[in-house]
Parts: sequence; structure tokens; C-alpha cells
Amino acid sequence: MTAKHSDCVHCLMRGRSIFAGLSREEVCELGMDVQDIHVPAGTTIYHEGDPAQYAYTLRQGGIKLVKSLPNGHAQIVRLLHHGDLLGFEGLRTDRHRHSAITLTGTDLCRLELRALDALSQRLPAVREAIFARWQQALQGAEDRIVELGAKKADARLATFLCQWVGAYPQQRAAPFPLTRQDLGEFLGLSTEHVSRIMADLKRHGLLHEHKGKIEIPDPRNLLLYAGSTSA
Amino acid sequence: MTAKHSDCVHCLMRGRSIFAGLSREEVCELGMDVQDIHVPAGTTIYHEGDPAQYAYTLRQGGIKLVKSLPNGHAQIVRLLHHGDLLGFEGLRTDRHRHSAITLTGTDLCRLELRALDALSQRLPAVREAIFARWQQALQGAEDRIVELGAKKADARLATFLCQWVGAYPQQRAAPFPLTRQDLGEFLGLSTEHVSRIMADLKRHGLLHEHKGKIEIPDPRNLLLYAGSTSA
DNA sequence: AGTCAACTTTGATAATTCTCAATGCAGACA
DNA sequence: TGTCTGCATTGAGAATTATCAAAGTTGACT
Repeated sequence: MTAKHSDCVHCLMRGRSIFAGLSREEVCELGMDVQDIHVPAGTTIYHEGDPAQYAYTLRQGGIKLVKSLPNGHAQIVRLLHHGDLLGFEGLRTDRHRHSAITLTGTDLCRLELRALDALSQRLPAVREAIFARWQQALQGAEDRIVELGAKKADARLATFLCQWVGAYPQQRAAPFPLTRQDLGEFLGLSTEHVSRIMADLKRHGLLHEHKGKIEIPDPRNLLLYAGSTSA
Repeated sequence: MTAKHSDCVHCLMRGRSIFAGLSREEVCELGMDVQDIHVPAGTTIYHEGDPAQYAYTLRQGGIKLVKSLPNGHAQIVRLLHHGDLLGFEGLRTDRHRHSAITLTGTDLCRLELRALDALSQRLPAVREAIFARWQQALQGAEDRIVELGAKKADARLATFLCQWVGAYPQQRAAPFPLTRQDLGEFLGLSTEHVSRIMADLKRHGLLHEHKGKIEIPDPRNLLLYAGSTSA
């Protein structure tokens, strides 16, 4: 893991970060100690239960937020793409509510939580940005509840895959660093079952996979198929 | 449904509402049109997809927030107790993301969303309160994801029942207005399956039910039992 | 008291999903 | 190039959960 001081002013991600609403001058005067961090795939950035000290902006790569149960099961609570914020569970939360693990090599900006908190008091734009992300996260979480509670395995997987590739509209084939186990832990299924469904989808030509890339020729078909295998 | 002007200053719920942090004077000067509303059980307060105009504070009673799927399934996204806020999906959200349906006769305070929004800009205490509820809701939603994704039926039900009675610490037996169908739609199970598990729990003396009241002699036992029927 | 409607319980059977075990596959590395 | 390790796939059987159908219960209303 490497770290250096970050130059927020010229950051390519600024437009998608929580500092998006600020002027160039305001960014210059943040007065925050922002670290620029690099971690390889499979790194745990922080553990569930750890005292929370930093928040991070995911600049590049993928991260999973995981909760573990005493019975040995793990549940991926959320998957993060570039531009997402992590580690900032709440205003006065002093412990991380999940573990953050990189799925790929990852670039992050690390901010001190105390400083970020203070900043959000001072700058309405930052507060709004955090607020908005929160709202987004809640909405996402509630959608997941519906997926997990009211849909069958194949429909869950199909919807998820469509959403995933939807997050990479530029590319023809989206990067796909998730293992079958990751998928299982995200969708509440066993790895084997995920594997079987994936194989089925591929057999039906609804899905192509190759070297960590995934492609869905026609999302509508995929959703239709998953919906029709069972009401 | 009856409505009259509300007297926030003397409201018994004020301490638990989003106006909790305000002084008596500030409450007097809210300048908000707060309506005092009463609705019977089984009323839909607003529908999923409706343009959002009001937020509500639940003063008394129980409410379920429901999302419906095209396939006919319904999923209860959240259950609200007294003191909870509803209808306030986000600052700039103009549509309700779920339907709100009363489980019991219910007392509500109705606030105009636009006014509440303006108020939260003006009064940091209100903003903080809303913020805090949000964080709470997100945390709750993520916990639900874990429940739905990583636990079996009996464990889900057990944890839920313990949480439910935990929300009524004063009483020996907690009010329990949920039908088996409600439980099923909350936990992602069929009504029949819920019924069977409930019967089992009662047979083992882990649970008593009588006239819309529920009692758990020893929550620890209940959780233990549900955990042990399967790893 | 009688009736109705809504909710609950129970049973039988089917569908879904999990678990365990074995095998296949591909990239990392010596 | 061989080997090794981690991941993916496949199969078979078991466990879990859903579905369908039929009674049973309860409470409200007449």
C-alpha cells in the first residue's frame, strides 16, 4: 500500500466526488490532509468493528462492504464503484459497520473523519453531497431488500448483472472482478447455485464472460428470461 | 380520517420527534402548518409512486412501508413505530418510493415537505435530526439485508420477534398487530411457512401470543433455538 | 345466537436451494 | 514445462421453502 499527498484541485475524480460542488478556490483551501492511496486486490481497508478514523473516496477499482455472522456466513452489503464514498457510516459513529475489501487494484483518497465532519459543518455543498450519497445508499439498500426478499435466485442474479453492466455504459464489455462466491454472498445464494445459473444464462446466449469481462447482448432478454422461469 | 391543527409545543411526542433539539420558543416560531391526523387500521397513507407532498411523524400506532413487484409479490421494506418519520424519502425526491399502510389505528403529524425542507436549511438542529434518522434507516436496512441474505427462515423470524418486543421494553407483553402475511412479506417467506414456525416456537414455549399481544419469556432462548436448528 | 369474512393452521406435494464431494480449468511461479 | 493453488463446474442427494387445497378460528355485524 502506497500513500502520498493528494492534489485535489487537479483530481480527475473531483467532479464525481463529494467536493464536486466546490469552486477551485474552495478546494484549494480545504485545509485537509488528503492522502492518495493505492492498494492491490484482496486488501482489507478496514474491518467491521474497527474504530472509524478515515473516510475514503474510491477513485478507481471495486470494493465490497461485508458483514460477517457468527454462524460463519458472510453477506456483502454493498458493492462500490468509482466515485463512491466509504468508511463514513455516520456523523457520530465511531466504529465501522462493515469490512471494506478491494475486489481489484484500487486507488483511494483518504480523508480524516474528524476533518471531514468539520468540513461538512462549514461547507453546505459538502454536506449536501454527503447527504445525497446517503439517500442514494438508503434507496439502494431498500431495493436490495426487495431483491432478496421477493425474488428467486435467477431473477436476483439477472437484475444484478444488468445493473452491474449498466454502471459501465461506455464499454461494450464491463469489467467483472467478482467471483462466484462474491456473487453468492451478495445475492444470498451458495456459490454452486450461482455457478449453475450463470452456466444456464451462458448456454442461452444471454451472457458472455471472458477474462474478467462480462457482456450482456440484450438486458431485456435476460430480465425476461429470469422472470419467466418462475412467476 | 380526521385532521386538525396541531399544537407542537405541548405535543407529548416532541422529545422523540425531529423537533426534539429545539427550544420551546423555536417550536413556537416554526411557522409550519402542522396537521394532526388520525387514521384507522388498514389505511393507505400514500402510494408508491405518488408525488410526495407531505412528511409525517408517527405519533401513535404502527405502519408498514411496502414495495410491490410486477410479479404480484409485495415486500415490506420497513416497519415503523411511534416516533418514526415517514414520507420523507429525500430532499429532492418528488415521488414516494413505497406505500405507507397503517397496521393499527394511528395518530400522525403531517408536515408539508417544502416547508420541512426549508426548515431544515434554517435550523441545524432539525437538519441533524433528519440526518440522524437517515443514518438509522440505512443501518437498519443494511441489517435487514444481512437477515434476508444470510439467515434461514426460523432465525429471521426469531431475530425479528426479539427486536419487535425489544421496542416495547415497558410492557410485559408487546402489542403485535402483524398478520402472518405481514410477517411473510417482511421476512421474505410464505404466510404458511411463517405460521408453521410460529406454531413450533409456541409449542416449545419460547413464545406466547394472545389477543394481539406477544410475549417472549426469554429472548436468549429464542435466538438460541433458531440458531441451533441449523448452523 | 347465526353468519360471514378474514385470518390461521395443517397436510401433502412440488419446487427451490443447499451441501458435500469430485473433477476440471487456468494463472502463478519455480 | 510441470506443479500448485485457487476458482469454477457438475452431479447426487438432502434440506428448506413454496404452493395448493382444505379445515379450523376468531371476531364483527346482524
